Amino acid sequence: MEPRRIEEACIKCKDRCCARCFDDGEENIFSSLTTDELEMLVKEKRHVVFNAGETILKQNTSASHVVCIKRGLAKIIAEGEGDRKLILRLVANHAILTGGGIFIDEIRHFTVQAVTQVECCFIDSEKIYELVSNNSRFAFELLKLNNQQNVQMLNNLVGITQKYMPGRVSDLLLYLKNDIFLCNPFDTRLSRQELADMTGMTMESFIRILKEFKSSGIIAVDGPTIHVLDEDALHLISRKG
Amino acid sequence: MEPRRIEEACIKCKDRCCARCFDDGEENIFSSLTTDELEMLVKEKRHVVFNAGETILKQNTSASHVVCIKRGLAKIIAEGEGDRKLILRLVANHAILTGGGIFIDEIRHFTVQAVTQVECCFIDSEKIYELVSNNSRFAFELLKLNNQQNVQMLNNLVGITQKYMPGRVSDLLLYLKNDIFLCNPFDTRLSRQELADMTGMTMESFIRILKEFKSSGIIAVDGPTIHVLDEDALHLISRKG
DNA sequence: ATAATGAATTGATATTTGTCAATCCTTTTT
DNA sequence: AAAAAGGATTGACAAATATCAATTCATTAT
Repeated sequence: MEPRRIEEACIKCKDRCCARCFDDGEENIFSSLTTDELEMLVKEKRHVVFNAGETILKQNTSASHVVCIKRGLAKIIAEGEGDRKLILRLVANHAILTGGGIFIDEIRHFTVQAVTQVECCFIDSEKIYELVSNNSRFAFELLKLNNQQNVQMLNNLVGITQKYMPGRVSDLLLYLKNDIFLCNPFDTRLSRQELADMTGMTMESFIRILKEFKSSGIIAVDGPTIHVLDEDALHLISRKG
Repeated sequence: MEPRRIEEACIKCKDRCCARCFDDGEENIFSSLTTDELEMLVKEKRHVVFNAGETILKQNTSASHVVCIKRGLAKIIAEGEGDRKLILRLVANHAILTGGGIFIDEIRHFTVQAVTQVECCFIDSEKIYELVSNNSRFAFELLKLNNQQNVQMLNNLVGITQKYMPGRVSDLLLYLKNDIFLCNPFDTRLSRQELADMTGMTMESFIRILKEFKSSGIIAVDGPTIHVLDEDALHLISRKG
């Protein structure tokens, strides 16, 4: 396999180098690219900054780009009929927003919105197709990524379908702590409504469950900051339903 | 591109020829394979027949094979805690059961069970990896397949989360009519319990909705056979809620 | 500092959905 | 034909969840 450190290829942005974004120790699907391929991506991509609240990708628009999150937090929203919405998951550093129609109908099937300021790169889908054609390792990585999302969504589906509200809130808290923020008192930066939208319940119901957890000593809450005090209890509640 | 009719490669089964299964006019991901590659698959695969009710793949077992449905109807089940289960979708002729952990943890994330007698082929995952490595068109097709499943599951998730029971039953009926059986009075071959499990509701609730639809003249029901009389009404109910 | 805005919380109530038990069919077995 | 078995249906009721309105709280604007 070819070497793939390409600091020198980075012409567009000096400080926060794209090559480093694609290649900063974190394993991601771009690890499978050759120097030339990475260079091609770096040259072609567009680097964009979104402020909190801005829409990065909009459901039902045409999906001509793959977006790579470099810094910040964003939420993936499935918009339903009326103003109903479901937040599917959060994405942070190094997330790659593919899936959702890229390879089939070229239509976005979800909206992506910045929670904090988000720095990201837009890559033309054509480039991705090209890489899939030329680099089987990349294709493999992409398949892996797709599969992961698939499995996550499946678990989500099962959870939301089969669990009562306390179980769903437990799952959400565990997800936030262990998959997204990776630290214990964590600042969600999300409103109660948004948190509720991740569990498929109303804000009021969500708040009530949170209150119960609080008075049971399972968590401590201070505004958008949540401190998990008894993770085992959450696991237990998650399992029970 | 190479020609890909390979009747002569078919040594294992004379009558229902595997090559024909992979290459009988229906477009599927194997259309992208070369003659040699198809031959390789045909040689290596195992051909198995399951009777109605038998488990084809079991959730949480190791996922070392991709299964290709040749004939019959099967259901994909996500098993939750306790004896809760959700039927994700049905699969019929020419369906390819990939996804669900093949490329990531090598674990099945769902169970597949035969509804009618099912004739299918087991293909070693290694062979699939090999094809992905060597044939970018195949990789592309596989990505497409994965994406489709992803989008379908997303729609499912949104529907089950955001719609009331009548909307979900409408969606199910439309799915059965237009995506699975492709004819109008259709015989589901599924019990009420199984139909309910596709909508994430209890059997009793499902029956009640079905009864309402029947008395509204939207459908006619005779045991497992359902006749959609007013598809527009179903679409309307699906949208409303 | 005060008013105004919007989110968070709480309470009362309505709606949706599930549970449990009884009964009705239909099919199979005897 | 009678009995038994199991799925389908119905009804009464309970539990889960949503809705609506009121109130509190924190933050921004005046």
